[in-house]
Amino acid sequence: MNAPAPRRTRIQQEKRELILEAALEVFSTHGFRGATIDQIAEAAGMSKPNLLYYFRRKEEIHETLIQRLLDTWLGPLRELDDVGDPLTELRSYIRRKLEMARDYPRESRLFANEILQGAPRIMPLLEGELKSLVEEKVAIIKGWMRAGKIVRTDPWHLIFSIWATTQHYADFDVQVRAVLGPDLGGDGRFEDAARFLEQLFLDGLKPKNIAG
Amino acid sequence: MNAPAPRRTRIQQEKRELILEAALEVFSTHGFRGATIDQIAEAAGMSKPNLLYYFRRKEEIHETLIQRLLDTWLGPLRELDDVGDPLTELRSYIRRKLEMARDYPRESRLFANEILQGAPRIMPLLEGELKSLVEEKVAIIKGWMRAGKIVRTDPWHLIFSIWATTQHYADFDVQVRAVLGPDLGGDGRFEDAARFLEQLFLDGLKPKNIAG
DNA sequence: CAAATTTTTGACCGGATGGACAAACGTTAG
DNA sequence: CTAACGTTTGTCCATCCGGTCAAAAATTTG
Repeated sequence: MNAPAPRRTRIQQEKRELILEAALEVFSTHGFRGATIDQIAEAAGMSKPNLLYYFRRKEEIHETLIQRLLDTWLGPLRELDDVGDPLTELRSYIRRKLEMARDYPRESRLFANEILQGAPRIMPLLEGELKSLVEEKVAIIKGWMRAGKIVRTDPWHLIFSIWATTQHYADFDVQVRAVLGPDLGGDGRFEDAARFLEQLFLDGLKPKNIAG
Repeated sequence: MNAPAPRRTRIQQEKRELILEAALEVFSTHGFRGATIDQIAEAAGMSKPNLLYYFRRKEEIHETLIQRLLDTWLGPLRELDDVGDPLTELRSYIRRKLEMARDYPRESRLFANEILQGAPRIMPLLEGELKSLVEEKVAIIKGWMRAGKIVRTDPWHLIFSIWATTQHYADFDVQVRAVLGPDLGGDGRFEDAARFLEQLFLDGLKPKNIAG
């Protein structure tokens, strides 16, 4: 079904990476429509026709970025499994998500942009791969609840709230920094957030028959 | 400093409302750059030059929308005060925010779009009005913590997480619905979310020396 | 080195888009 | 009724933007 594995020269590899890096920067701040090929080309240090030699259409760049993004994006959730202690599993999931918001904010914003506009390009993926992945994890979480290892609550909305709170620090970064001001909004803000989220979720999820 | 109060005919009032309503729809789904005057004009049932008779520039429409939005948007936070019971106050704040996500998702997305793109048009407001409003409320929350009425935690990130979790249901609505599927993702999803968030925040915030 | 291949560029095209403008049309007040 | 004012529209323009193309420049291959 896929295109035959395209043979690529060294230059093609490098230039394509350069373009994708530049495009990530531009798309994530201006959205798909807001970004222009010229902008991306300039950010990548090449001319527009040159860029179009490596990617024939603007959409092709965007598609490639989105596909890559989703692979890494769902990594942390995939790793959530039921072998370890539930609270430890959830803690490290929250950590990893927050680290991704810190280390890959552009990817997060690219994704947010896509969803905000109705997910026109990735709807099938949301309804397919993502949905079934979440269902799988929901089953695990439900198991923990049945076993009394975490408090009973809605597993779907638990996952949503973890997504929301962690991605907030990437997507709404300017707002977070503006509100916190120069000192609180410095590099330490992610550690503060990590501490807070851990307290919020883990204390909230601890089974009530066990003293805090 | 402001423009002298513009006198407006009845028709101007009505048509301007019509345009703003249409523009909210278009801007919130396509972003500022992605939206075209033609689209807005068509959605408002008038010709492009006609629309430009009421708003001279595309930016003027957007600005007006953003200004209106912010007034109502910060309403719930403004109402948070320290006269009532802390947990009740927080509960109703979360409720109100979630209701706004449900009833005004386009406004939420418009705001999200703006922030995602670096808040170019509202940066001063974030650093001014919003920042000081949050500081005021943080002081209230800190008072509650000192009085032992809620558990000690980071008040700034508490506010951020309430924003994040509630707005998520507006901004990421397509994703939420796609993941939940037709039955869980139906009209009941906001009630499920409300129940979950209440449990998450209020149980998590309850002082620990009082049995759950 | 020379031929073959890949990469880069300048010039160009067509359509979309924000906006201007004057003329036509409608409304209202005297 | 008519003059003044408010509203609507068709037409037009300049710019931007995605994308093409042929030819020049650079690189690889034999």
